Amino acid sequence: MTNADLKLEALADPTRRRVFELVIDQPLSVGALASTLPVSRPAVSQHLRVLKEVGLVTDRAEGTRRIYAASPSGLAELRAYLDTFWQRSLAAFATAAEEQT
Amino acid sequence: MTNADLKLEALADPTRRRVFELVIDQPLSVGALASTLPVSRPAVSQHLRVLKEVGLVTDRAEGTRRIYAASPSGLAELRAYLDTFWQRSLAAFATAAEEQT
DNA sequence: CCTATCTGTAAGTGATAGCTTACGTAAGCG
DNA sequence: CGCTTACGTAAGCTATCACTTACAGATAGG
Repeated sequence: MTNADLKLEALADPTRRRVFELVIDQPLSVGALASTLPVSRPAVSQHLRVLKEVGLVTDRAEGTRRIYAASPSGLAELRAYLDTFWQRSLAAFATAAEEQT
Repeated sequence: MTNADLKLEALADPTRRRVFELVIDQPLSVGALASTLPVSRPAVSQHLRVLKEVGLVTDRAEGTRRIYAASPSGLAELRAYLDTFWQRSLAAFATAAEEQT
């Protein structure tokens, strides 16, 4: 149960995934995110908390508002995690091909 | 809402992810999977149905039992999906670097 | 200061999802 | 043919989770 597991589970929710996609392209405030989404502002705030806990986003204060941005390193961990699946899949496939002959 | 979304959501559940990991290394029957996991056999069967629906596993009949195997192509789709996130993340980072100067 | 803006948190609610037990079905074996 | 093995499905229960409204805290501005 690595930390990448939590990242994957965090991106499972559709609206939370949309939040993440939005902050990928450009850092945004909570209110700006909420105005684009079909949910209330507290809901967005809760999603951002989850994304921050698993290390997919970072936040900085800017006056009264908080700017959230995607974390490339966090996303890299998830990518690496899925790559282990991919490599194992290829290894099993190669083994099966040998036994076939 | 592509099909890769469903793959990601399918792997969000811990036990379903364990099922998938098991069939990655080697094709297994439902009973063999259930004996290794802390859940009942019907539970495993339901997980396999979801994994099959989203295209992460394939199944073949072998006598009375069904053998499930991971689908490399299905996993490739999920990888490609995450790569779009990754590339967008890099693009945004490059843009921010330019504006910085 | 006083107010307005922006945000996080608490509490409560409705729906979804994973699990179990019970049942029905198809394929091998004596 | 019974009988066993292996599996899928239906029904029901429980817990989790995403959402809402209401409230509290912090910062800028007149």
